[in-house]
Amino acid sequence: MKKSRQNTAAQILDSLTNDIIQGEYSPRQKLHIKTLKDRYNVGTSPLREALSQLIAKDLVVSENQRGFYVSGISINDLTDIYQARAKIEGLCLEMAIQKGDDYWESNIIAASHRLAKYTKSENIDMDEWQNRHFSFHEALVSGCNSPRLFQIRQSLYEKSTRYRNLWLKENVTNFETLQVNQNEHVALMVLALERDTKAAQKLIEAHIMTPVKIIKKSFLNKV
Amino acid sequence: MKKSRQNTAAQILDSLTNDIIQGEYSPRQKLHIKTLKDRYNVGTSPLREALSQLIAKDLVVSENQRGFYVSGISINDLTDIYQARAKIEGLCLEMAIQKGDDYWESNIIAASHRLAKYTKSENIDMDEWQNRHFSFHEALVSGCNSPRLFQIRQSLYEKSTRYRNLWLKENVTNFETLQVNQNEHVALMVLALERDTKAAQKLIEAHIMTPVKIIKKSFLNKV
DNA sequence: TAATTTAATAATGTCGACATTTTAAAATTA
DNA sequence: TAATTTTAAAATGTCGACATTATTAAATTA
Repeated sequence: MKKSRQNTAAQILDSLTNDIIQGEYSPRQKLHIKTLKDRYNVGTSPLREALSQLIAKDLVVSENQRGFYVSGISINDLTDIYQARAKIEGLCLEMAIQKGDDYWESNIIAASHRLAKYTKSENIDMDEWQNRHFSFHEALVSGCNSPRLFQIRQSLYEKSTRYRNLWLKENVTNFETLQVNQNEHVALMVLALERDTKAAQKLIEAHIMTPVKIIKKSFLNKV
Repeated sequence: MKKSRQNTAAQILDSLTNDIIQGEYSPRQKLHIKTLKDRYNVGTSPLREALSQLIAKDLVVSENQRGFYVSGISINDLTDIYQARAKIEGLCLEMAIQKGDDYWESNIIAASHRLAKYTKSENIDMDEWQNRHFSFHEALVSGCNSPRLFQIRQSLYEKSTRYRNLWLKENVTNFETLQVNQNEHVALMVLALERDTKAAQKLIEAHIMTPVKIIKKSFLNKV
């Protein structure tokens, strides 16, 4: 068996991160050391090191002598995360528009085409759609050229993805939503290519906040 | 001896974070497990858990089987961090101006007064000055009401503080710089109280970028 | 019975030991 | 001597064990 170049802690970190974001664990769920050791086939040390990193990433919380828990969720936190993400995405887009060259433009056009084609297709696999959707937005902000902002963007994206998987799965799947969404994508592309920074920023912020409106409406209906 | 409410890993994390930010360790310096165990009087597990969190915070890097190192520094990274920080601070300030009430206003005035008085005083202790400086900027953005943006702000502030301690210590101490700085502080207060969001944002971004200009100039002179 | 105390069970956090790998030094070869 | 190989030393990452603390269940008391 070829030895992995990653150590056990790094591997387990990947698995745990994914499982939390995918919603395998419930918010506030207790993460028993013993159970996790069995599930991932690892010892105490690497497991606790991975959990330590998840604490720094705010996906896990811990209390002394009371162990580890998956981070809780709330409407306020959802709103805050999406709001922050919208603003950061706006910043990245602003910088990208300023610095974008011909390749940046063509990548946007290409990604937009792939997304548009798939959105119009018959049987939509949501995972594939998410891939193309993700790629399109990445194309928009690529060339923003700020590693730190990109890292922040990524970190907020992870957290919002967790909320999506926990709360929005059924809500964003319906055809109508997808269509409104798609109109915005085309508009975003046009504004980016026209280098209309202000308008593009405004739209991307609204675009990102869309799921928040949906989920809040859905919560109100339940009460 | 009363037992601390924090576990060993959390304590050691505080110490290590501080020591790295304060510049006790050099960039790219090897962090030997054995040495750290002796220095902080702890065992392997909590130490490695603390280091794991520092990895997630980008203050430490690690390579499998080659241990831990303090993160490196570069002009590009310095610029990126300060740039990102400037933008984030601008966002926080924008939100604070939108939501700020009478207490927010009065806190700014109070913090501004304390900073102005101390800046004009005879023997300036830089630590005390940093405290008052920090408080003033915090007063400006307090009430921004976004925990996530604040957290990002804090994280970037930490990293920029490390650069300041490593590179800028002597540069920002001189009287002239402090004076220019102080004019901007007054201007920031006025713009905030006038609720001139755009102008305040523009100024805070320039204000935060000041040290970058200084350090870049100083580097050019050396070559 | 309800509330409190005590006992038993389970889980956490820390330590030292050990196998594996890297690094440094010594020995060999060309 | 310079380059390569071999040997020795040091350091890392992982494991299981153990003391301490929290949690649950049983027993006691009012």
